[in-house]
This record gives sequence, C-alpha cells and structure tokens, in this order.
Amino acid sequence: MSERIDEAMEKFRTRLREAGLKSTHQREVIVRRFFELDKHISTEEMLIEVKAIQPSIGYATVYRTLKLLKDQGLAIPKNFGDGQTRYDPIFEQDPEHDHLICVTCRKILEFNDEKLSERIEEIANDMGYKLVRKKIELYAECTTENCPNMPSQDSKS
Amino acid sequence: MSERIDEAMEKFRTRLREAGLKSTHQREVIVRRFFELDKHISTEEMLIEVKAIQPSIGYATVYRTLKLLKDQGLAIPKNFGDGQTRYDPIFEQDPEHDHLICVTCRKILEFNDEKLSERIEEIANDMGYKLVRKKIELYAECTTENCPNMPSQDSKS
DNA sequence: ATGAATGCAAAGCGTTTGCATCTGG
DNA sequence: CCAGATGCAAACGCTTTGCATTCAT
Repeated sequence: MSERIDEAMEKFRTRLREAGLKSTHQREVIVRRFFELDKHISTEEMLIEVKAIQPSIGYATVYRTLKLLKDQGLAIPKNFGDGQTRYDPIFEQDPEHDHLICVTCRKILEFNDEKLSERIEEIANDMGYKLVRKKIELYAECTTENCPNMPSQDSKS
Repeated sequence: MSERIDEAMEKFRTRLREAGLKSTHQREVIVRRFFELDKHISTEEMLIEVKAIQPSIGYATVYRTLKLLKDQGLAIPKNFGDGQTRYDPIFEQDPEHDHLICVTCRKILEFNDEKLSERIEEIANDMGYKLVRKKIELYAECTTENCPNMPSQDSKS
C-alpha cells in the first residue's frame, strides 16, 4: 500500500506548485515520513523521526511543514488535552458522509466531518470494538426564521 | 431557570464535601458565575467576569477552580485550536445515550460520549441548524478473537 | 488548631518568529 | 538571481507551581 503514500506525496507536490511554494529536500523527508507513519503525531515526535533520517533538520522546519500540511488540507491538527498539538494525515478527500435532516421540511443535507469520524472511531476502539460502519443522523431545525425549504407553500417531495 | 443553577451549585458543594475540600467564597463566586454564563469560557475571560464581582480574586484561583470543576465532572475542557483551553459547564449527568451494535452477535451496548455530542452540536450549528435530536449507531466487530457474545453456541435473545 | 485554599510572582513548556544564511526554480 | 525555505535561538503566551499568608471547619 505504499502507492497511496506516493499518491499523497504527489498531491503534496502539486499543492506546493499551485501555491508557488518550493519543494525542498527537508519537506520531502518530513512529509513522506509523516504519511508513512500515518498516525497522529506531535511536532516533537515528528522531529525525532525526521532527525533519524536527516539530523540537520530543525524543529522549526518540522513545525512549519506540519502547519503547511494543515493549510493544504493534507493533515488535521488534533488536541487531546495534553497541551500538545498533534497532526493526522489525510489521504482521502471525501469519505462516506452523514446526514442532517431538517425537522421542518425534511430536507436532507449531507455532511462530512473529520473530527466526528475520528471520535467515532476512538469510541469504538475504546469500547474494544473495531468500527465497521456507522449511521449518523442529526435532526435539526433551521435557525433562521424562514426555513428556506418550508413545506407550507411548497409541496413536499 | 435559575433553579438549575442553584441545583448545579448544590451539586458542586456536595462534591466538595464528599471530597473533603473546602467551600470558599472565591469558589462560590467563580462557580456560580461559571454556571450562569453557561458557555465555553477561557480562564482569562472567566477571570474578567469574576473580577467584576470580586476584584481580589486571582488568576490562579480561577484556573484551579476551573480545573476542580473538570475533575468533579461539572465542566469539560475544550480546545478550539487557538491555544486556549475553554471550559463548558455540565448540568446534566447522563443525557441521551447512543449505541454500538456488535455485528457479530448483535449485542447492543450503550455509550455516552461528551466529545461526540459536542461535535455533533457544532456540526449542526455550523450548518445553520439547531440540533433537536440525534441518532447515532456504530456497527462494529469485537477486536478480541472470541466475541464474548457469539451467537454460535448461545441462543440470541 | 490545621490542613486546605488563595494570591502573587516566577517557572514551565509547547508554539512562533526574527534574522542571517541557504537554495530551488 | 531572488523570493521562498531553513536553522538557530530568542520571544511568546498560556499553563502550572512554589511559597508565605489566610481561611474554613
């Protein structure tokens, strides 16, 4: 499955090019290792990993590269309350989605939330299970006075 | 609805007593205001609120009281990525729960996850809706080889 | 009385950043 | 060449703590 890493790397390089940023040796090392490890990792832990490959790389570069990945949508920052920010690589663009159903007009909106998915998986793991699939439905009402999809003067589908 | 604040305060005092801790004037002021505001608030913001009532209260006391509330299960720490920890008051003990269904034996486990609920609410809000209710079902398989509830040699309920 | 709580200031600690020096395009 | 990138060390900003004093029980 290292092809998905190459794929991610390619996406990374493309993003850099599109943003007019440079593809440096340090970034290659950091980002590749980041995707290889494929787990939430702190800047410091990442530094150790990277130092093992290229000792000259400094903390600031790792820090800035991780931030770069976040800005490019290739990693998401996480906080577990221990005062350290950790980053998780993002491979997929658009995984399975969940739904929000308007209780007023029954309109169904799709959404996709990384944090939600993460938490869900954590919950299952903590309970000693491995998540297979999930079903999440949020029933809510529009906060603006006039629900743009009121069934009142419009026939429901 | 200030009765629910009194209720929360009472619960707080009870927790203190049970833990052999002291009910001080500062704690009363901080905790009451905290429940009154009923929103995620940072230590610094809390300090400002509290100073308006009792100028002599110091940052450390607010900090420690918020931490105390967390330890007592009356507040939950939150991180929004801005580097500051915020706390949210918890009034209910055990809100509605969600389910995890074992795909192997169909056993249904209940769980309640604060972080999950928070995120769910945030999602609805971000989408411009106000959450009314939710339906969350996680389908998962036991990670230990022998599912303790295998239907094979035991009749299903 | 007396151990816990408070307030202040200092120490911690992870995160950012200024700057002189490199380097990819 | 030259704007962007790097490394180092210093600066930050929020969190946590040591300690003498005060307070609740």
